This record gives sequence, structure tokens and C-alpha cells, in this order.
Amino acid sequence: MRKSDRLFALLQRLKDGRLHTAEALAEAFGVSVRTIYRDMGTLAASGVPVTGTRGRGYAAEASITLPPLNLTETELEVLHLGLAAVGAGAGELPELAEAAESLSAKIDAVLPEEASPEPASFGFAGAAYREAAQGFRHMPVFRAAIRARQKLRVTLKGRDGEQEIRPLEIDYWGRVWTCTAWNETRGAFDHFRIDRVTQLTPLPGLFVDEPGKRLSDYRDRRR
Amino acid sequence: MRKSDRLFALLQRLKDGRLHTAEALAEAFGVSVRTIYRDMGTLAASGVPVTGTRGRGYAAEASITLPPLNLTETELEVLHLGLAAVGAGAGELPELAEAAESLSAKIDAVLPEEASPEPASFGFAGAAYREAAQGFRHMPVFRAAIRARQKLRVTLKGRDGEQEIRPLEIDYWGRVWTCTAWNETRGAFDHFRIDRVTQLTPLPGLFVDEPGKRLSDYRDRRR
DNA sequence: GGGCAACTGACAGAATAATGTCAACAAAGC
DNA sequence: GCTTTGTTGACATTATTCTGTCAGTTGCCC
Repeated sequence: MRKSDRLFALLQRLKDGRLHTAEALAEAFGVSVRTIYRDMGTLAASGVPVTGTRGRGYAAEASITLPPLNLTETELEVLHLGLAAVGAGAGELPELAEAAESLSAKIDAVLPEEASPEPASFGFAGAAYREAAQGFRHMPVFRAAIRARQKLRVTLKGRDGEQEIRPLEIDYWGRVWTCTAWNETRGAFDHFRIDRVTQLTPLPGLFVDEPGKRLSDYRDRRR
Repeated sequence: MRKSDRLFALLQRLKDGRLHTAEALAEAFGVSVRTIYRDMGTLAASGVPVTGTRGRGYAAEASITLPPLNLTETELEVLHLGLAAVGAGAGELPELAEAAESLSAKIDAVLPEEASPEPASFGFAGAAYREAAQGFRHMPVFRAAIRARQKLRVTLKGRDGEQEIRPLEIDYWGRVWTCTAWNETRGAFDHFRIDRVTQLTPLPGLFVDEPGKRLSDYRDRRR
């Protein structure tokens, strides 16, 4: 077993939330106790949040390790840009802004000085903003409509005609937001990407829960 | 000299845009040609964009290497979120969206499956959007004002009173946007963070270039 | 075609890293 | 105070990687 593999497996085991003594780990991986201590040092030096308590054992918080990445300058710029977008302004969920801030700090910390961002042209920043705002354009409407139980009329890219929907939920899938809705036009549940919405009109009337058209019915159906 | 140091120095040298033969590099670093070829293989395997042309030599595109990073789940979420913000929607500068897309792909490629994003709650996505939009709130106004040469009245967090300014340029400093302007109230050039703007009113009149109040004057002054 | 220099494989010796052993010390809990 | 277990250092041994040498192939450019 190579050292890197052992470190990985070690981390997996540590993340189970329980305490592990170095002796137990050493036996499990077939190495000496001293090696385990050295491995813990290696992990800690790599920034993994492992904690050892004398007399108790080791534990680690869940964390995700990103291997070395090679980025173009534009990609780094986009990375900063995106974190700025999320981190700017403290709101109801400050943990997001905090996470963006700490991630930015992590990236800045490991970057050599010459890679630190230089001011780019206005056109760049301006376009960056527009890009960023584009995909979110309709989010507030959806958000408000779900709260208020307001029907919407939407036109979707790649789908003919207009749809009249009861928006039920918004999901975040890592890079894409989707909306789960009851589609009045089709008489069925529907699911689409919000950034594919080309036209959006809130309709005047409010809807009331009806059996078979609620979010809970959608969930039941999927079991 | 350790191998890792040599690889780093090698990359530095390759990034100067000129062609380098393996023989020249070998002599420069005091190793054999075979070692240089092996190093190139290592770099290429690490994702560094090095290109070797038979009969010519080596060259590399400028690139930034990010060492391994350990992220919390929230930080990863924020990372995806930020890239989504930038990448959503293709506009005038598709290279940004492309960079966001390729960076997302790179991250997805190196992430184990279990770390792939799961749908989060609506509240999360909604708040994320609001956070993201917050810092950009005033950007369109500034952008339009610079284009149209329109004066603005701004109130800045941490500064008393209102300022009347001629916006000249927006700069992007990695995580923060700043505006360079001629401050009419103070009669001097000014520089402030756009996310510190609390109130913003476009003024009706347009301004014309005047000697001493132009961007070029500001730049000359800084030399 | 001919020159050039990037590529690739094999293998032995050199350099480096990893590990085990031994030892001493330090906190935390009882 | 005693036990437990983490923490650190030193050193010899072992395992692994790195490197040079040699030998040959491939593709680009003139």
C-alpha cells in the first residue's frame, strides 16, 4: 500500500465522527504507530482539520480535498469573480459569505504574489457582472412566487409554447438551479432549469393547495 | 536541487513565451536531457499546458498552479455557486462563461462522486442569490454612467456626506470592484469600493472632458 | 531526403523518502 | 498520582523514486 493511498483511507476512516487511537489505526493499516503519527502530521500540514486529543484519540471534521489544479488566468479571474459574487454583502445567511471569504483567503494564501489579481479593464469587469447577473435574472420572481403561491407563465428555451405553472420548489444542483412545479398547461408535474427561462410573467391569481398538485404529492410519486 | 523545485523553475522559464530545447534546459539546470523529457512528462501529467514540437523545442502557456486545498462542504458549495453565477448565460464576453465552465469541469473531474453537489434547500439557493446580487447592485448604474459620462451622487459607508462624482473607470481587483472618479465635491480624484456605496443617484446633467479631470490626468499624476 | 530535436523504453546506480525502533515528554481523565 | 494516548526527536534500515546512459523511433521544417 502506498503512502498516499493510506493517507486517503486514513482520512476516510477518521471522518466517521468517532475517536480512533493511533494504535488501532496502526493495526488496521499494518504499519507502526510512529508512522500513524507521522501521517497525522502530514495530513495536518496539508490543511486537513484533524484533531488529536491526548489520552483519547483522533478525529477529523468532514472536508473535501481538492488535488492540485492548473488554471488559466481567466479561470482564476472567474474564480475570484464568483467568490466575490457570493461573498459580497452579508445577509440572512452569513455562513455563505463567510465560506466565500475563507475560501478566497485560502486561495490567496497559496498563490504566489505575481498571480495576485491585477486590476482588469472596465469592459472585463462590466461584462463579468452582466454574465453573473444573467442566470439569476428570474430568481427573485420565482422565489416570491413560491412564497406567495402565485402562478407563473413561462417560456422555456427548447420547448414550444408557453407553460402556465404553479411553482413549488427551487433546487440547487451545484451549478444549476431548477424549479419543480405543477404544470397547468400539461396537467402534470414539471421540472426545468431556471436559466432556460426566456420569458416570465407572474399571473394575477393565487393558487391554493389541491390534492395531487402539491410538492408532497410530487415527492410521494417519486418513491 | 529537488525535483519539485526544478519543475517549478522549469515552468517559470517555459512561460516566457519563447521556445526552449531540452538540451538548453538540461544544461541550465545541470541535469541530463533525459531528465528534462521526464520532467515534461510529469508537468503534462499534472495538467500543465506544455507543448513540445519535434525539431523546435518546448513552450508553455501561462498558467497558475493551485496546490491541494482542503475545503469544507460549504466552501465547495460556495465555489459551485460562484461559478454558476459567472457562468450562467452567455453574453458579450463568452470567454468568461467558458472559463467558468471549464473550471467547473476541472473541479468536477477531480472530485470523488460522493462530493458531487446534492440539491440544497430552497432557502439556501434563494439566499445565495440574494448574497450574490448584493455586491453587484450598483454595477449597472456605474457602467452606464461611465459610458454616458453621467455624474453621480453617492453616499459611501464610513464617509460622511454625499459625494458628487464623475465616474471614470471601474477596476476589478480580484474580489472587489473599485471606481476611479473625479470627485466634484472635493475637487480631487477619488477611488472607492463599489460595494461600499450605500446610496446612489444618477444626476441629470452630462459632463464633458476637462483638462485635469480626465482619467488620463489621473494616470499621469500617479507616475 | 536530411537535419534537428522531441519522444520512448530499459536498466543500473544514486539519491531521497518512508518506516520501524527506541526513548522521552505532555496533556487529559480517573 | 496513575493510566492512557498523543507528540516529538534521533537514527538505522528499507523501499521507492530519480537520474544518467544508451539505444532507438517519430515528426516537423528546410
